[in-house]
Amino acid sequence: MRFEAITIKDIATALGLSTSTVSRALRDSHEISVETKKLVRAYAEEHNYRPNPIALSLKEKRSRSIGVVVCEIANSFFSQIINGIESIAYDRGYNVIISQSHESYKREVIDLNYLASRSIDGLLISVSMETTNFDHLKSLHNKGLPIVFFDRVVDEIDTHKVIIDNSTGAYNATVHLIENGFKRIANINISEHSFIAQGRLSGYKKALQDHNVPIDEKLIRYCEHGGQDYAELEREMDALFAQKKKPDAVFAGSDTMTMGILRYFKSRKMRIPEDIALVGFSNSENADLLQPALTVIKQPAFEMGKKATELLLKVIEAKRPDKDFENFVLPAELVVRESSERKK
Amino acid sequence: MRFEAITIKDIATALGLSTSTVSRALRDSHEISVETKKLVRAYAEEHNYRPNPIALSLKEKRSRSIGVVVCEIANSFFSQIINGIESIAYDRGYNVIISQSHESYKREVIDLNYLASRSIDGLLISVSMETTNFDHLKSLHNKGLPIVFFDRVVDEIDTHKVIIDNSTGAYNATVHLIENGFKRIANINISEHSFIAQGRLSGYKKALQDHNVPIDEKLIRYCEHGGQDYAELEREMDALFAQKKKPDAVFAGSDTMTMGILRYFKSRKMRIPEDIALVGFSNSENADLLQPALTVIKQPAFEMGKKATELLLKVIEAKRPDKDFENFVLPAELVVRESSERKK
DNA sequence: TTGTAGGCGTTATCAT
DNA sequence: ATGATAACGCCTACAA
Repeated sequence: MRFEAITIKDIATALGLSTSTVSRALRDSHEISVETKKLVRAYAEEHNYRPNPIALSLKEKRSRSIGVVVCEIANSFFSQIINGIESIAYDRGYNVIISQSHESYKREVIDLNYLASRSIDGLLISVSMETTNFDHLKSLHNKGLPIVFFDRVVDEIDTHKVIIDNSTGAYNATVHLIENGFKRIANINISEHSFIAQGRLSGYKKALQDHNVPIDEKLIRYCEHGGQDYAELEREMDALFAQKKKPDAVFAGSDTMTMGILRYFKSRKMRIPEDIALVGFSNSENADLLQPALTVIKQPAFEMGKKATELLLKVIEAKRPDKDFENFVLPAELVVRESSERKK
Repeated sequence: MRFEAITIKDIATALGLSTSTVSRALRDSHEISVETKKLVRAYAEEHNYRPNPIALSLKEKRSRSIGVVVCEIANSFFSQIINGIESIAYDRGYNVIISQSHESYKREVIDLNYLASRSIDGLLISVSMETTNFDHLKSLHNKGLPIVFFDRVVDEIDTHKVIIDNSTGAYNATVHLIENGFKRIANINISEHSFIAQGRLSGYKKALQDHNVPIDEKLIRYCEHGGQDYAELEREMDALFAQKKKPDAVFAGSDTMTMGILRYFKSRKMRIPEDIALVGFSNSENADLLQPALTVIKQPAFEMGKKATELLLKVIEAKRPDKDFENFVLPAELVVRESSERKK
C-alpha cells in the first residue's frame, strides 16, 4: 500500500521501540518478549501494516513473482493455461506477470528483457511461432533463471518441460477420420520447424501408415504464422484445393487455424462434412455451437498451467540446483461432433 | 536482470569513479564531463547494464506498473481490452499486472490488496458482477491511488470512466429486431444492479416505446452471475419460456449469456431465427462461424483499453491533482447476421 | 567536475 | 530481550 503506507519505522517510533525489535516481533522471533510481540502485533493490525514487497525484493533479490510469456491471451488454450498457472501461484504466494509475444520474435525478446529486469524469480514460457533462435532464453537460463517450458518447448535447453502428447492426439484424430471413411486427409500445420508441428505430423503419418492409407506430401502444408495471418492460411488452402486430387478431410494443427479453415470453407460455400470434413486442435469453449459443431482435439490446458507452475516453483525454491528434469506429457482428448461425421 | 546483474557500484569500481558520478553520467547530467560520460556509457553498454527497477521503485515510491482487474481474461471482450491497455502502457514504459476476479467480490478484494501492496502506480478496473459494496475501492482512491474505471464503472467514485454507450447499443439491436418483424422481444440481462444492465435495459425499453411495442416486464430477466453460471441462465430461460405468451426474440446482455442462450436453444432444438431470434452483446471473433451466424452488438474493446490507459497515465503523471474527470463514451456497433433474419 | 552521505523499507549481524 | 548498524541499488542534496 504505497499511499500513506505505514512502515516498520512508524511502528517503532510510535511504540518507542527499535525497528529491529518491531521487525522481529512481526516475524514472531523467539527472542522477543511475549508482551512486546502482543503490543507490536496489535498496533500493526490496527494500522493495517503490510510489509513493503518492493523493499523485500530489493533485500532478498527475489520478487515472489513469476513471468509468463504466451503468444496471445485471447486464445482459449492459453487463457486456460494462465488460469491454471494462477491457481497454483496465488496459493503459494507468487504474483504472475503476463506478457504476450503476439507470435513475434522481437516482441518476445523485449518481453523477456522486461521480465528479467523486474527480477522475476522464474519464467514460464511457450515460445512464439517466429522464434527459431533461442539465445535470449539460453542466456537467461545460463544466468540461473529458473525456466519451465510448456506446450511450445525448446529442446536445446535443459529444464522441465510440460507438453501435450501431440503425436497421439493427431494419431487419434486421423484414425477417427479414416474410420469414418475419409481417404484423402490433408494436414494443415503450424510452422514446420516447431516441435509441436513435428509431433502432430508424426501422429498423422503413423495413423495413415497403420491403416494403409498412402501418405501424400501434397496434402501436408504449413503456415509459418500458425493461422494468425488469415491471408497466409488462405494461400495455403487455395494451393491445397487447386490440386487435381482434392482432399476430402482436413486435420488442422491449431485453434486459430481450425477457425480460419472453417471460415475458409464457409466463404467458399463448401459443406462440412459433406464436401469436406474438418477436425482440428482447439480449446474453444464454443466449438459445439459452431456450424457445424466441430470435432476437436482438446488439450488439458488448465492442468498444463498447474503442472508447469508446480515444476517451476520446485526449481525456484530448491535449496540446490537439481539436474534431473521432468518432461511431463499430458494427453489430448478427441471430442467427436458433426464436422467429421461418417461419409455416406 | 537479477542474475549476476551489474550495478552502478560495479561500474564505479571498475572505472575508479564514484557511484554518483556513474549515476549522473548514465542520466546524461550536464555536470559530468563528456569524456567521463563516454567512458561510463561505453562500459555500461558493453556490460549490458540495466538499472534495477526494484531499487528505483523503492526510491521513487512508484513502480512504473499499473494494475488491471477484470473478471476473466478468457473473455474476448476483456482480452481485447487488455491488448489495448498493453499497447499504450508498453509505449509509455509501464508494466501491466493483470488480475482476474472471476466475478467474485472476495477475489476482487484480494486482488486489490495484492496490487496495492505491489506499489502499482495506478489501477484500471472493471468491477466484478458480485460487487455491490465499493469500500475497498473508495479506500484506495481516498489514499490517492489513481483509478480509471472501464466498462463496469462505479458511479459513486469520482474519477475518469470509459464506458460503452450501452443504451444506444441496446436501442439499435432492439429496433433492428422490431424492424425485422419481431414483436415479443425478451431481454436477458446481467445483474440488475449493474450500471451496464441499466443502460442496456433503458435502450431496450426506449426502442419498444418509440415503435409502440408494449413493454412486458415478464419478458425482462436478470442473471446475477451474468451467464457464467449456466444453471442460473437455464433457470431464467426456462421461466421465460414457461409463460403463455412466449417471446419470439431474445436480446442478450453479455457475451457469456449470448453463448449460453444459443446453447440453450440448441439443446431444446429450437430453430434460430425461425422459432426464436437472437441478438446479443458479444466480442467473439467467431460469431460469424456459429450456427446460426450471430447478430451481435460489438464493442470497441481495444479502443476502450487504450483510452482508459491514456486517462490513467494522465492522472499518474499529472503534476497536480486534476478534479476534472472525463466520462468517455464509446459507441457499440450492430453487426447483422442470420440469427435475427426477417420474420417471414 | 566529481565525491560523500543519507535514505527509500526491510532484515541479518553484531552488539548491549 | 532489545538496539544499532550495515546492506540491497539507486538517486540527489550538499561538499569539495
